[in-house]
Amino acid sequence: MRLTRKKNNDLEQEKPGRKPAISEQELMEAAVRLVDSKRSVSSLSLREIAREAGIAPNSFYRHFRDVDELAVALIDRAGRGLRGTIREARKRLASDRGGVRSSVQVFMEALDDDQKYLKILLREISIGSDAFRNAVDRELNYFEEELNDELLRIVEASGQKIHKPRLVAKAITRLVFTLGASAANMNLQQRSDLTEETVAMVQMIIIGANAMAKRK
Amino acid sequence: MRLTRKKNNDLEQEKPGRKPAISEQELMEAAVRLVDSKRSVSSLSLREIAREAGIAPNSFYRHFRDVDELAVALIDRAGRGLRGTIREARKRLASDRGGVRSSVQVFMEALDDDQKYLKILLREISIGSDAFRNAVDRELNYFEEELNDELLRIVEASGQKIHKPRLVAKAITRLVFTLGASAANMNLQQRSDLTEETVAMVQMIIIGANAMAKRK
DNA sequence: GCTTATAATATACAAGTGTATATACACTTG
DNA sequence: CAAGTGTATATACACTTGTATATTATAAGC
Repeated sequence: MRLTRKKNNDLEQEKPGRKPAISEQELMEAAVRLVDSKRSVSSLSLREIAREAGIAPNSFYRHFRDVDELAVALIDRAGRGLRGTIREARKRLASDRGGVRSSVQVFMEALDDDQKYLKILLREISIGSDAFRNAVDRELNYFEEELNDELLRIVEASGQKIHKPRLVAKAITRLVFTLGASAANMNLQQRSDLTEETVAMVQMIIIGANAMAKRK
Repeated sequence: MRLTRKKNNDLEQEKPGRKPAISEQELMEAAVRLVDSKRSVSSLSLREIAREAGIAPNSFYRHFRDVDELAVALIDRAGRGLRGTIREARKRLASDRGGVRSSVQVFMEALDDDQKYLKILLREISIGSDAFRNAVDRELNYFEEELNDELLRIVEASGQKIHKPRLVAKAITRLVFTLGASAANMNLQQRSDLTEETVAMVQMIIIGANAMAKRK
């Protein structure tokens, strides 16, 4: 198999054989289209997804070993989107005033964009195959670590102290993800209320960790 | 249908017709036996459950309309067990020292007893039918309210103040349930570590809410 | 234009599903 | 004991599922 660089500067394959009628991308999108409030990714059947994508059932195998593998790909995709969100949230967190609110808002808004991917990640945290749960865990840990870094940075810069920053990061992460998941089927007003609640909760944790550091 | 009091003092029904070969209880237990780390209640088929319970598939209908209805019954059952746990946790929370740790411990220990019911509740918070999610929500709210009452009681008794106790209760509830869910597949050591982490997080929230109350 | 590699499809099958219908069973009541 | 009634089962049907096998379609290389 030879690789050549085409005029559009994309790396394309020059190999014999019929071209794929569909990409993994499109197959994943077909699966996403089938997911709603009552159906989880792991409950989709291979044939359903193939039908939605407009291909023969067996063609599915050309792209993924089974539905679980597709589900993991979906989570990875969600993770990539999430990283952009995290980067933005970090920036805002570092800003002097209202950093927490602004960061939480970025996260909640990402639920609307990102084509359902993030919603799926949040919703299926606890179910699915081992591979699936591991994929979700990876993203959670990534989030947690980024938050931890940022907390350390802020603390150092401001000369303040903080008690067990690692735990603070974990508590905030779990809380924000859990509340985010419950926001999936909310209207605008409810979601905005939830955002305010989340902000207050995060502040409690941070202030608490601060007070505990001073205390001892 | 007439009701008579039998010699054993149990209220029994005296009605014509064959006696049920199995109770709803037993059917639920059969379903629980089939649930493990890779299989959720909602993924069980009616026939599987009937097979495990040793009855004909159609007999299932005499007890539940469908698997979803059985799942809701399971959650209600888990809720009943949970209430005992909450009562015990409240007692410990009210005790003068180490109340938080002791309460969290009660909760985590309940995960072992209670015949998987609580685990099932925790694990399937986000999935299943609407009826199922509503059932889980009921229990979460109950937990939250109990915690709120207890917080108010403690605050009043100690003369301290607390910022937005309702939010504190919600934050703690979500956090404890989320972390509890992730404890489902842990060994003893890991779970004990997690318990300590949870305790520290809950303390952060409470101390934070305290500090915020003083501040303004 | 022939070969070769790859992808997509068609057909088929065994296994499993929910449930409709009919029948057998066990129990109370008269 | 016969009638009535609630329960359990047996059989059957139409449907879906995952996937094995064989075939066809399309592209690139020589």
